[in-house]
Amino acid sequence: MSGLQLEKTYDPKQVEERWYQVWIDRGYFHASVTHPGQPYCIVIPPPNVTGSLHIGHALNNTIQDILIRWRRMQGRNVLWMPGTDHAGIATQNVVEKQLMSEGTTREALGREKFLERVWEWKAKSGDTIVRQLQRLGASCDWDRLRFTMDEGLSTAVREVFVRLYEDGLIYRGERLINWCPRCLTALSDIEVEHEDTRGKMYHIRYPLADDPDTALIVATTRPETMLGDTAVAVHPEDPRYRHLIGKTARLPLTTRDIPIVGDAILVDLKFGTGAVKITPAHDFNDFEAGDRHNLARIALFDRHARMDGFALHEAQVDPSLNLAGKPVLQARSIVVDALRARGLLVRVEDHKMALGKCYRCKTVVEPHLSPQWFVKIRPLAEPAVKAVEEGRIRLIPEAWVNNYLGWMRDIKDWCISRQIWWGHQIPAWYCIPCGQRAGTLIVTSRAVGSGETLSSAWKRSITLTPKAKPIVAKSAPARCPDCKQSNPQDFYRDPDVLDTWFSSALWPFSTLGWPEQTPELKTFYPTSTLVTGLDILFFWVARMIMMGLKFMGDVPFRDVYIHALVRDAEGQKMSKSKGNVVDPLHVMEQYGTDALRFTLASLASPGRDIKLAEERIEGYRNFANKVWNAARFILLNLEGPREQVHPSNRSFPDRWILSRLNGTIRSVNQELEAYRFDRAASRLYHFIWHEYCDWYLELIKPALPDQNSPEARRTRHTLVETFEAIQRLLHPFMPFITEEIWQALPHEGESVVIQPYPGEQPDWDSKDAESAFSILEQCVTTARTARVLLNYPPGKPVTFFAWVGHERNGKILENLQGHVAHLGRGAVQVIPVDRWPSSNLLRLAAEGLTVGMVVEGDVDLQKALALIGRQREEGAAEVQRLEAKLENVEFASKAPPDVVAEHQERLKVLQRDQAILLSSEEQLREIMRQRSP
RNA sequence: AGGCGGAUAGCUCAGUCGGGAGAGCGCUGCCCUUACAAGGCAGAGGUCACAGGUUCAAUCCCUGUUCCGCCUACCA
Repeated sequence: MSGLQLEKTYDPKQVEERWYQVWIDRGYFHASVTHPGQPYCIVIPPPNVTGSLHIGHALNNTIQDILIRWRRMQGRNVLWMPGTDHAGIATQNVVEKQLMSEGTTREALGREKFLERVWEWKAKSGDTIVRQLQRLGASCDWDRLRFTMDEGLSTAVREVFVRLYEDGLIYRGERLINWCPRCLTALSDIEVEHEDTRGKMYHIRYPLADDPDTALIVATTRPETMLGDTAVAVHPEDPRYRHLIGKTARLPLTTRDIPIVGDAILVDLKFGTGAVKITPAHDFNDFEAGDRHNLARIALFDRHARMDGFALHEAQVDPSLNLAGKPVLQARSIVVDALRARGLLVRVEDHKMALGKCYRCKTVVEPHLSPQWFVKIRPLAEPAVKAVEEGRIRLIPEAWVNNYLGWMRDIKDWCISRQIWWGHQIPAWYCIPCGQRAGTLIVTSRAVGSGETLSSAWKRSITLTPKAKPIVAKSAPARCPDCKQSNPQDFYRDPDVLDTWFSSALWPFSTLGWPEQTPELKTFYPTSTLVTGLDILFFWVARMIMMGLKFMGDVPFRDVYIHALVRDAEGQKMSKSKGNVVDPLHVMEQYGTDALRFTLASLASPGRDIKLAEERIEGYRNFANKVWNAARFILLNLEGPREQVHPSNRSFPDRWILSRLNGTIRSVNQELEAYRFDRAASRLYHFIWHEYCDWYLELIKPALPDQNSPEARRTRHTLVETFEAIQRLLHPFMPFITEEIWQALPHEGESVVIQPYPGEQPDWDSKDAESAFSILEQCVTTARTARVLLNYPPGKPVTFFAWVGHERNGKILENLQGHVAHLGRGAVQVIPVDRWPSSNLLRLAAEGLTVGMVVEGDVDLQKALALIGRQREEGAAEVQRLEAKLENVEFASKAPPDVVAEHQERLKVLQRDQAILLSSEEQLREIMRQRSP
């Protein structure tokens, strides 16, 4: 390809779009159930349908794509199932914001019209995220793109709901739940984020009803809820208070007397004042305590978390306080002021506490009493605990297992109903006549504008009480099982929708066609790996495991790879408000997709959050460029015949690089098996840059100019063989540049995407070549170092000689002479000798810089050190010999004394490393004397 | 409050067999050597958080301490 030969720097833009389109057009990403390979399936964590790609998506999907491309190249039958999530609250909030800017609300629009608007918005922006994933190179099977609210998945949702209900695992009831007063919906426990806040602790006097001079002191952080107290608890064994149990206290600011009860669970003897107020409608612990003592629940707030006038009246609150309609914080200060004015506020102290906030809009959540739908979770959680305990599901890194098990064992029922409109509406209906008869369903009617048909001229407004009896079915019931009425108008569908995570929990099988028994389901379930962030381990992963086991009778996936959170360079969580968001699209634009992918892979070490610094991305952009230029070099030198030779006839550089490549292939495959993307990436980086480019390409340069020499023909063959393999090896990490280069290289097949991934080649390993290389490297590096340290001019010839401990090393060095001379720059003479002393050396050294060194290429350093450690105590004579052996590099120089003096400091450093630079012939002789046996 | 993880070069981090302290980026010096200055070569820089212990030998294993992060639960 001519672009390769012309451009000095790699330009990702023109490459990326072109190849992605080709891959799509040729259907490389499409999975087929008839493919002969062993199935390998990943289901994507579905991004919000109206969202856009953030850096966490980029990491998550890069990792998945690396696994998918790698397995595809290994010949597995690969399916990467893509899809998007309807993201109930999040999406509804976005559309509501749009409405607000138009000066209207969803209530004004009505449910049906509002949903139309959301669908419109989904149609408009729904493919943004898909396009962005494609830009990232994600090789999903886009033909199978699913959406959590498409028809098939909705069927699955209804099926699951009905079956769980029939099994008694879904129930409706009035419980205290977390309520977001802004989103106006219930939230599940894990949808509440806790944030440390500085608050106040108020100590309040509750006088006894029959003895106003005696009072219990209760402490609370939420004095406004005291108006809903229905008891005060003390510990039954508390000598201070136990005699008060059974008496009553006068609830301040009201005309109500409340009982004093004994409760050992709620009251901690060692904490606080010893008396605790019980407010069952506004606190989770108090709710349970209220059940234990059969206490009434007084809910003070409406759904906007404002004081409800009717409730205040019921609670017999002093009307002069004017609390009706006041929001929480205002109500609090009114109550506190009133208490203070009446001398009932004992003291106020600072107190730090964790405030619960809505994970979508960060509004402070309010415990709220309301009828909701729940999943009875324990029967589902038990098998899910077992699956992980028994290793049928592996969490990687393993450290999360305890976290998972701990959470699952202590799991609470899952509140699945949401009072929003966007989502899967709960498949439950109520028979209006039955409900009215039983008083569990309240109907109010009001006239609507004229001009409408008679039947719709009255708009019914229906309120469901906690006791309302649902008819749960996959579709609207034809007749009521109780009263047998069959008028569709008389069935009222539960207006709530399901928690978004309910449909996500079914994702691994619903996307494969369940409840139909599709071939896809048979082929790809259980899926192979799930790649996900830690933040949704409980939201999503745990629930998929429960639902998969329940409805498929098998785990939904074998491995769960849990990756870290991406933070900014300072380790701060990225957020729009902080302005520290790294936009992956911007990064791809500036540095190229491959650079971003490689960066993320390199930083993905387990158990540690990723701090993303822009310099890192730049570094890997440079890496892409390095690969690009290596390709240019190779293509420029490919003219002429290529010849494959028997392994034993390969040149030294060829044998060496094949051996190193083989080691890299082995380790990259191993690291990918172990989900160590960071180590696979760094191994590739090091091999390609510092072995292949820095040494191999330099080593072979002299062999190329004479186009028809056997040496050139063999070298060209190895050049293509190795570089082509490198493209395949690197492809899962950097799909675009590798395809562009691979296409330009001599190759068979139509795309690197579907080429086999490199595997080990036993006959490429060469221990000899590797140890010869270490001698070569030692010589060349020593020569270069000496030159730099002595400011020896770059062009001027260097003479150096080597003392080799073994004859074999001498031979090796002799064979490497040409390479050493070439890489040492300038005219270099290599004179291997196997005996000290030799006066010839000194004559050779008469001109210019002379570097001497001891070469011990075959000393197994680690072994030697181990030996020294073991024997030092015993004072073995061998130790000294070994220590001497370790001094494997030395310098000798005939540099003028003034030069040496000038560099005294540096020389000391050299000596520390067991290298000695000599300034005179006498010193050289001295060393020789010491060294000779 | 409990649980988990982390502390190694200026920065970001590897170091999975207990024996060599490493990489990238940044920094310094020399080099535009015909693939690449987004480059090449060389170099400086570390009490492996602290204190004990086990061992011939500890960044690594054990105990404790300090600091940081996360998760879960919150005591009114």
